[in-house]
Amino acid sequence: MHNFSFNLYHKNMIKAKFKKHINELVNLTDEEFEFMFSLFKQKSVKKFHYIIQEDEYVTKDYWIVKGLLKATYTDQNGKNHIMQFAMENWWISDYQALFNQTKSILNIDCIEDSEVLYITYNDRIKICKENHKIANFFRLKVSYGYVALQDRILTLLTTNSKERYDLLLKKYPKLFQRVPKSLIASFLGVSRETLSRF
Amino acid sequence: MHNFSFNLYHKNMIKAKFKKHINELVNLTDEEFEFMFSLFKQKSVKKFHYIIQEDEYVTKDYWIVKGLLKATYTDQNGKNHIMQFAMENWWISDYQALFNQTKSILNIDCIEDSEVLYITYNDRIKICKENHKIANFFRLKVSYGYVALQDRILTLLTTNSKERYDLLLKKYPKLFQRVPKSLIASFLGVSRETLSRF
DNA sequence: CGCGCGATTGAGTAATTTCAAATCTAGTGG
DNA sequence: CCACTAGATTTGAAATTACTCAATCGCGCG
Repeated sequence: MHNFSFNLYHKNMIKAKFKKHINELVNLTDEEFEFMFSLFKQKSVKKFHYIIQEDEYVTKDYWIVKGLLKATYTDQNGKNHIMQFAMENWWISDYQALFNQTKSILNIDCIEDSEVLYITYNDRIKICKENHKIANFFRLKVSYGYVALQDRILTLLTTNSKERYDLLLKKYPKLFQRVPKSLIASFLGVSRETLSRF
Repeated sequence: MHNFSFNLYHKNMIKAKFKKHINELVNLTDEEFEFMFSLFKQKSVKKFHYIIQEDEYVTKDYWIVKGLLKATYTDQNGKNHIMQFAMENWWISDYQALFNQTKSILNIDCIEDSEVLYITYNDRIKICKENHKIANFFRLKVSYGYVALQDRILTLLTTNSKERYDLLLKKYPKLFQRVPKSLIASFLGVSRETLSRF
């Protein structure tokens, strides 16, 4: 009983946090939000565990309540490259696989013990059809994602690795406290030895 | 009169081409297509002329009937980097600026004399609201754009410039006949001298 | 013919990688 | 509390890759 009420309390915290996140972009009524939230499920994922694995179909989009995850791509030589980090309030999935209903080329796993909410792609399509504001929310999210990727390409084209390091440090200082340097290197496209000389 | 009928003929060619393009992703009825097409305007743009300039608001999304354009970013040192090439059947704009209603950080100009169709962002929003299939068309386009950007990031992270050169040559052999090598270099993030040694 | 532009070549330099070894650090068991 | 270990980080030195600057080449066009 005690445990139950703790869980309920915890769940309400998450719900409030998620509501705040949604309302930053669109204004849902309480009913609309309840409907949206009802399609999300909650999951705890331990450090080192995967939520998406290469070569499997991707059916879910994840929102991070707490924790830190990474999406990585493994090249022909077996070397890992980080496509994305994701922490609190960020969304993560293999959108290439999710949008096209193909198999994932990425692995997504936890750098820290994490808690996530997730929605299936079918449910996401369903609520977008039913509610114009929610559709708008996801449309904006994809747009921002697009812009972030464009920005990263321009950074890769215009800067050397030291400059990229400084830019990232400036933009996400907290990340450097939470992730090993070797992962930062693999996000920036530099060897860890080079990065350690900065 | 002769001229008029030529233009009409030409316009119908374009319309048919555009219809084919749309129908590759969604099936619109004739009426729906007519409605969509009616919101597009046609424009001829000469080589070296700009359709989008840095620091100006972006209001239109362009579809290329014929020709070849490039979207470039100018860095602090005045060096140009190519964000995107776009040829027949491709869409181009500064989506960062368009989606966020901010000023453009890119310049988009013609590498060849070109013909484009364009729609204003407001009209695009309008038809997406009114027609679910058209909204779906643009949703898919953004998704594909997102995936293309992710793919480019992974290429930049995983390959050296020679490998990038070979990949691009394999993927878009025609581009190499239409574009000076120096622009290929600036797309790949390599100096033109290095590229010329491949 | 000669101009102009893009492409190539050469040589020196700078940035980055690679491989190997050394150092640091946090967690574990005695 | 200390020693030990595994993993992460740093450092060193050689090799590679790519850049820069300068000179040359090649070609189309007036």
